Amino acid sequence: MTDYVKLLKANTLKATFQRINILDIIDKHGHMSVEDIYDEIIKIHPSISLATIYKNIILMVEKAVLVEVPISGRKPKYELSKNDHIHLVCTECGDVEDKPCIEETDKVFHALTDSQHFKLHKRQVNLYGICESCQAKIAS
Amino acid sequence: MTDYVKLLKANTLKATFQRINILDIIDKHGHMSVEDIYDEIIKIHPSISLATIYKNIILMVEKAVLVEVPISGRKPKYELSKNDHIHLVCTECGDVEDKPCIEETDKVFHALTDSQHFKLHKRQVNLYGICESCQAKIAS
DNA sequence: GTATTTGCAAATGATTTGCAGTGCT
DNA sequence: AGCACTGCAAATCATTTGCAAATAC
Repeated sequence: MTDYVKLLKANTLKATFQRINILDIIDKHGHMSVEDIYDEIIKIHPSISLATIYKNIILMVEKAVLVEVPISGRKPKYELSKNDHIHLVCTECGDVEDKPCIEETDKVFHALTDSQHFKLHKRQVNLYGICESCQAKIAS
Repeated sequence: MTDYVKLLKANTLKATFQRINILDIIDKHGHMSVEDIYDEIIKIHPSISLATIYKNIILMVEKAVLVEVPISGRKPKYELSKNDHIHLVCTECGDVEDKPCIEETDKVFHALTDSQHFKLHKRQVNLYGICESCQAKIAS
């Protein structure tokens, strides 16, 4: 388990119960919307306010502790900052799965932007399809 | 100029003045948010309602005439359906530029999903950085 | 002529804000 | 102790809905 207290302090954020739990829950589930987070955290901390979750997500995205994953036709989800990867997004259930990039991915992106006068910061790849479990449900 | 009337009718949508103009404006500008579209179209058709724009965008996305482009930290933009390409997104001004995929892009994505039991439908690549014109503004 | 679409105004839903009290360091 | 953070309630903003009148075909 990651040390969320250190992670927060390293980013000049106080290590509150609320923040630690937001991070923990996102980490356990991978990718969550604001409401998903609220629904989970309220089980542990029934008096937490939705506003607190919004405020903290905004802060933690600014500090790059979290990353926003925008998704076609849905509310954005949030994940912990981690190594480059792509997202497999299920258009049926909305679930997002991470997949590591292969070495070639990097080359391709650089090939695409180096020609351009474009200072590349961040890449975001979403591949939309139907996940195994939804395929099974549809078939049945 | 594309024939928007045909495009709409081919998708069982009536060719109204409002729809034709929404398509025309998106085509001219490339990528637009709902509000961007409204601000432009109101110049031509001052009595148009925002609700009409919302209703039509939803319909035209369903019919795949338009594509939603979700963008980190901003409202989504809409573009006309077109050949596969990637988006260069400026984190300063929010502008989106299209860039055609190179042949290798395709190979890489298939390499990434073929292993998976994942039925790939659509891909979405956003590369975030600072566009030439914003770099110039920052430098000065 | 009929079904669809529009524009309005109201309803809903999501996110943000201000502030008094609380908790981290 | 002091500043940052929380929770609440209210405010704001974005999007959706219902319906009567207008329009496309």
